Amino acid sequence: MTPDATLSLRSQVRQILSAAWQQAEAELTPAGDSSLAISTPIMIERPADPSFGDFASNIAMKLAKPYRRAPMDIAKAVAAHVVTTAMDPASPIAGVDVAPPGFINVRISDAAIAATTARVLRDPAAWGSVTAEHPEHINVEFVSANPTGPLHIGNARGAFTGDLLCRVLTAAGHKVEREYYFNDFGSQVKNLGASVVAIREGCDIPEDGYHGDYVYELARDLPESVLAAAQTADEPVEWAIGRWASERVRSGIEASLERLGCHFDVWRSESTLHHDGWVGKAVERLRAAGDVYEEDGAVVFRSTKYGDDKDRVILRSTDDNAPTYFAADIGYLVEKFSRGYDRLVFIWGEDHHGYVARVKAAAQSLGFDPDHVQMILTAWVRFIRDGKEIAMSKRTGEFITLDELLAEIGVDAARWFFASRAASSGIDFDIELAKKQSSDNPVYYVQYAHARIASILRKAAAAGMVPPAADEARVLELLEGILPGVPEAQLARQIGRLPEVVEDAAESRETHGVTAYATELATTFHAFYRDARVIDETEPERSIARLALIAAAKTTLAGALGLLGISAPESM
RNA sequence: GCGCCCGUAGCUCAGUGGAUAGAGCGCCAGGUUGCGGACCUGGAGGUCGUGGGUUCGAGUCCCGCCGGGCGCGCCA
Repeated sequence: MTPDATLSLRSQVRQILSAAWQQAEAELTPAGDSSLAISTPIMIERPADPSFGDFASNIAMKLAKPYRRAPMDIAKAVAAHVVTTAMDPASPIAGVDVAPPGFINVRISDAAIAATTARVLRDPAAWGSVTAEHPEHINVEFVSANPTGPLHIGNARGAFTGDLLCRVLTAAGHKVEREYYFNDFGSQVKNLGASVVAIREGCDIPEDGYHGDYVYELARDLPESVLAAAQTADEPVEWAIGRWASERVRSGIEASLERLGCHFDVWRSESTLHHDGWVGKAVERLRAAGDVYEEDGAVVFRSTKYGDDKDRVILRSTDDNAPTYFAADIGYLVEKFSRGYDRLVFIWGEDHHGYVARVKAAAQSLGFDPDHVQMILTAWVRFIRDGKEIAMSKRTGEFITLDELLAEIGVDAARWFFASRAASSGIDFDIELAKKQSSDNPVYYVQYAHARIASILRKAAAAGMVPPAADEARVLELLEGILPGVPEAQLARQIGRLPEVVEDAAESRETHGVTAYATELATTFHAFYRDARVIDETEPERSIARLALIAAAKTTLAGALGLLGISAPESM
């Protein structure tokens, strides 16, 4: 069979192994026994030891038991069919062998490696983006901190985690929308307004008020006209001032996030959710599903029916049966799905983990697939200075803002820091240590590799040497001429991994594989740089070929950094 | 008490049931008459918290225990 050359090499190998297995299966299945129609996913991995080849599969060991055959026998049978495939000139496979206890090891041809590299040069903008097997329209909601004060460093992880996930999902072929949900009418907003009014009028800040410097700035910036209008309105003055202050804080948050490289497509306010009737609609749908009951004057959702620990109140017994926060969230679920998303993703701090079951329960009762409502929980970050944890409270005003943190350590370093750790991993962030080590941050190692290549390309161009990126046939010819060389082969193979890295990151919803890959690619390039001189006037053909190769490496480094929202400098 | 997350090198962290458990930083010893030394090469450093179990194979899955974090509202 001829694999689809637009797929990642790994996917092509998977197709070939899958076909080979189907042929081998007939030989291994006892006559008359058709019960063994086992659909085993073909697992393909990059072996840790490169001497085993480019890809390895453990399928023979997985199938040994159901087929009651020795793993080595199965491996040999599959390998025999793969060898047949490898005779096809269009096949990317150059060789296959079997190793105990039953690994099938596959080596990719230089021609296929060259073809992948040439594709990078022909269409650099597309390199790193893959076609999803099942493309989805995904809504990712993150940060969603209430606009009662500027973002502090505790919000950093959610912001970066969400942004990184969106970038990776987009690159993996999904359509992604980024959403921020905020409360703009609750008692917190009223308290913020009361604090601003108190400062403006020279009174003491009330018991439940806010005390940060930003509250004083709000009081100072509050226009007289807004204050006057609020004082003559029907409602208490702190409400109108609270809404004004809250919107001002919200737009400040948006500006901070944009400075971090975190853009949001949708800003959704909780009050409009109520005004537009989504909360009432959601309650009615739960009622229609027969999943609500009344107790002591409150309306309760029977979430235990769908696996929650206890049932949850959605309409209070007090305040004229006002909806709870949870009820608003259910309304939000209905509203979001009405926009046509296939999947809703929420980035939450792990302190919200108790909330997962009830929201999924609500989704199920509403008739949505609970597996299409996905929560990613980020572990807590402890910020440490001078060996002590920094306590943070928005209400008392004791906190370090996100803007202050970024001023200290830089956006690229901060992004790398969070991208290189699993969401579930607790982090101790020592600010002094981060500042001290910032020049040793691996992100600069990767950026340096990119800048170094840019420098070489500039130098070559000045000497009249420019790789013919658009001429794919010529590039292929050049690359195949140098790929027998070990440094060239290693760099080209490393370049070809990017699509797999994107697929893995999207599927696992984790980005630390991207930082690891970027570091490995930079290391491979630096080794190449040491072993293979690029610009050599006495060898123009080889120089052009090597320039083409490092140009592809540069595009790939930029692609990996772009996935992380990190700049790829031409010089540094 | 119940539930969820975590425990891997001195430090910060990777590790999708597979081959000899890795990376960065730190430490030690080296390297450039040449394209950017923010680079490269080598080394020391591990009872994978602990005790059982499942498996051809366990850092990975299951159970117990120890240690740390978080949650268990008609708050948001």
